Amino acid sequence: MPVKNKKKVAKAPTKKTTAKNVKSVGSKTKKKEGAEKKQPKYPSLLRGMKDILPKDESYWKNMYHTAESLATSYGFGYLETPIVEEASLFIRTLGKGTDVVDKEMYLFEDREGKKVCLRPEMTASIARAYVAHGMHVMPQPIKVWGYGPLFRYDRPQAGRYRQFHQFDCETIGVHDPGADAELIVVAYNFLRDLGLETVVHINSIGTQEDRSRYLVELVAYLRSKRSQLSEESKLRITKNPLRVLDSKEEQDQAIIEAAPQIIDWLSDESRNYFMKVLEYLDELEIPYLLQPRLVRGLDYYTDTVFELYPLDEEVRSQNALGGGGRYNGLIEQIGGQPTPAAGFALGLERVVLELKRLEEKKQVAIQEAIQAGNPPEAPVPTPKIFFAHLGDQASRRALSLIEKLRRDGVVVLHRIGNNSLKNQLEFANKQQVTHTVILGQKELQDGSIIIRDMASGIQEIVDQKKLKRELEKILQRFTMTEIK
RNA sequence: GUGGCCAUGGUGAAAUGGUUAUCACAUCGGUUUGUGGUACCGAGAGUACGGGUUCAAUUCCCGUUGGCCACCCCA
Repeated sequence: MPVKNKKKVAKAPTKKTTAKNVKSVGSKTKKKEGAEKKQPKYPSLLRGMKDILPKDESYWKNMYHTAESLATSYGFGYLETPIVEEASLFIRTLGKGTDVVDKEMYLFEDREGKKVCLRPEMTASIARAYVAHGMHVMPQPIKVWGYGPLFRYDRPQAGRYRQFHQFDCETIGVHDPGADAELIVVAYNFLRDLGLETVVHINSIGTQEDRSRYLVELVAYLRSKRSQLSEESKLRITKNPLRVLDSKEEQDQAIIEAAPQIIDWLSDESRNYFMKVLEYLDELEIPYLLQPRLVRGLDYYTDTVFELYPLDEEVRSQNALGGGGRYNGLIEQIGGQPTPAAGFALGLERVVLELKRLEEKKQVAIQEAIQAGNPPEAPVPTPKIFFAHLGDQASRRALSLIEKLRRDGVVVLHRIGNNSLKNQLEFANKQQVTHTVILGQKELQDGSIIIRDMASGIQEIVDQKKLKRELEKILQRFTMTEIK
């Protein structure tokens, strides 16, 4: 109420001024004294940030549950690291030249002047935890999973936010193709369980030594073709030659095709290792695509690298649902024993995007089917019970009945406040309730209660004591038909 | 970091350099007493922010903020 009044008061004077004076004095002065500075209607969201609303609840819950049960069933333990870390952790591990470090970190000083940052990824934190807690003395490998928000101060775009979430798995302490394959399987199964068909793009970038030998060769090759390359690619020859292979420029394609491939420069060991990873994937029937030009943007990768893409989508760099690889040097780099490790991370916002795209496609298909005259069977509605109550006494009694039902695992909705029956039924209807329980004065007196089937409008009067059993029957009947 | 497009009630749209900014959906209330979906009536709610041009700006220009998209890079 007071809010309304304030607004009216604020509006009134402006009206008067417009009516009386002919705005000749100059509206600027009028504006300044009249309206007391307009503020934005509400504080806006920080750029690249996003609220996750109840309408998307099921996506996020499903993802978490899928991640949890999958990780658990593969023997990964939950590890949660802090969101704020010492900045140097990431600067050292991700590499100074990388964009993530150079321009995308949420970097600030804490109250004591310590340089800290919001984690831009999980792997380094998990590696830090591995070293800090002396996990190398535990039976190897250590398999852990993480889940939560990451921060990158990047320009927002489709499927890209400044705060985003990842599901992450790491296997630390074993150098074996089986570990790489298992990680890929978990990532793949996560997406499959959520209903997404994907392909794994995979490559091996060998050891640091393999790569430096290859780079010499690649740069020499690119230099020889320099004049034919796009401007962007010319720059990258010195900045990040591997990235030239990723160029989307038309004119670069032929040159890229003919460029030396890293696969040919791998040491025997790395090559054999990679072959074994692929053999595992064949055995497990994971669809994969050899991508000789796949390189990843973080410095710490060695040997296996992979990314997961939706099967039916045109491949673009930003619609990778996730990726990962082996990082044999990372643990040592942050001060641990030399320890082999591998992991992956999946971008959950991108997964949601993809799921929504799929959902939309399904809706279109349904619409088309209806147009064509063969509408699909209406889905069985999920049972949902609403409890309507009238009058103070009945409301009090209703509350305790509802409480009891909830304790017994029977979920019922109701509307808080003193509402008319009409009002409550309307509300129930909007919530797509299948049955409504009604308790008023009359029922209160004779110990009965009404159960209304919302679809048919048929009402049944039952004994209050039998309410729970009746409701359970309803819930069961529905689940039965669903199974059928 | 670079570039393009954009900003009107909660949502989706419309309109105009000049009295009261239109519509739909949604929300809330009503069409008497204890029965929803339909219908009818009504209410609340808006030109993102700041500046400039102009007699007059929601409309034109600039800046800020934010959104969408691409590049870069990544999830």
